[in-house]
Amino acid sequence: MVADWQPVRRTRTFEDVIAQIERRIAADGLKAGDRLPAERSLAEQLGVSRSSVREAMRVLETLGVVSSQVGRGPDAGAVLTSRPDTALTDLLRLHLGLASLELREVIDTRLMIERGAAARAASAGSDTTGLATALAGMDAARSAEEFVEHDTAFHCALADASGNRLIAAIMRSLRDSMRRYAVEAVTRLGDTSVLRADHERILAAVRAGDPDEAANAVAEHLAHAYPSLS
Amino acid sequence: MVADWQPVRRTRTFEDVIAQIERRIAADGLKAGDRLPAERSLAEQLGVSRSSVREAMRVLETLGVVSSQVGRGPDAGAVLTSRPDTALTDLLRLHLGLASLELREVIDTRLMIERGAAARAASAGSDTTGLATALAGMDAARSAEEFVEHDTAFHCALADASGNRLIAAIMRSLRDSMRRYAVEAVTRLGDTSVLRADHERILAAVRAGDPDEAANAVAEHLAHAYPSLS
DNA sequence: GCTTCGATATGGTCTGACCATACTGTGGTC
DNA sequence: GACCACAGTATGGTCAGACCATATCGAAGC
Repeated sequence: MVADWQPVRRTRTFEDVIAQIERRIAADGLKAGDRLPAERSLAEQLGVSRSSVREAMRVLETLGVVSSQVGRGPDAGAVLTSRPDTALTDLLRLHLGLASLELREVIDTRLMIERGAAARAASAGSDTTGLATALAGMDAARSAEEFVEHDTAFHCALADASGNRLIAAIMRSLRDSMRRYAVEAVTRLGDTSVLRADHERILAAVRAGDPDEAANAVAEHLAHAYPSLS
Repeated sequence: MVADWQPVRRTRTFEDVIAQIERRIAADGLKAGDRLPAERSLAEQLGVSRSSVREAMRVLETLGVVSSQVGRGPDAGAVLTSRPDTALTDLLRLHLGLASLELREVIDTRLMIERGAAARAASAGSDTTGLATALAGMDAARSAEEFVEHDTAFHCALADASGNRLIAAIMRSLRDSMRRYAVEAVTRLGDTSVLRADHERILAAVRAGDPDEAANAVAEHLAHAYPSLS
């Protein structure tokens, strides 16, 4: 007989609380904006201490699912939200700091995501005013930081234009977590005219509804911006 | 005069604790496997309560950066880890449940990631034994669940073969969070011979070192597996 | 040398208290 | 009636202190 014993899965109280909240969200069809019971009330209903409820809340907050507001009123308490991008940003930032991810990997991932996003945006014929606005911002920028700010806006707008919210969230997170390196890259490059031409080309391809050209334009743009990684 | 007032940034104690731990990780060059001080000790050193330290730990644990072990000894306490994939999985699962993301978006994202991963794997000439093993597992599968299990292994092995850990983590999370739907899709499809041929084609392309063919094979495979989403 | 069992350090949980915050409702004032 | 000042109150945020379960360590005993 004998057989491979499975280790006893110790489930901690707060994990149980999370699971119940999660089940409740699914069962009641709760949506972003809806309120969860107050911590004290939830603790009493679940028969656990408030500490455990609070730890569960911290986890859900970290995952970008709830947001806690102090005070009283309709907006106070734990409110369901939908911020996958902030959660992703924290995740990437920490793992970059821990060196469990390298910048090369992040940029490479971004390339894959953004090629697809550009292609989708082009074939969907999305609105391009956000892209144009960001482009103008880059022209007016007077420092590398400012330039990167609008550059980020450009690429996020491109992701938004893909119509895929997960893509958009991932793009925001990737950009946020590599902001510091982007400023370095722009500073090292000095002349931003090449990047400007790239952006123009991407915008034109999206406007023209040409997915392949859009994807290629993005790929070449990233190769220009981070030449050391090719 | 006046200008745009910034809202007062209420920083909660546990957020401060996180920031300090994060800074300490970077400053001391801590790596996965290293231990953090015990909760009580950390609370005393930082001049905060243990509850605040614990909430910080919950956040870091959620982000896949630390792992807590009870007991005593060298492995007990909070140990730095590197599990971005479990964190990503939780994130996606919750947001899918909250309907802030749709399945279509997840699959579309997966397509973009996996095309790139396949291309990288092909041009890197990576080891393909994992892919072959998973393929054999699919052939031996006697249920849709079992099939999907090995199918997941195949696609995760492909992502691993790309050599990009972020890609691999994202692929694992995407697959895990859509496991349920994958089983449905296979069941609906009935005949898996088409999928088998697709997998063979992907494997062959990777072995041949043909990035474009690998990417195309992946794209067509996903179109076969989820025809309703094309 | 080996086993046994207490000491101990660790995270996990609970209780109860207090604070800061922000809305709610009441009462007074004009 | 409209407005304002203020006490009331529900909320999350924080703390202190206790107890439990677990896993190792170490000394005592064989």
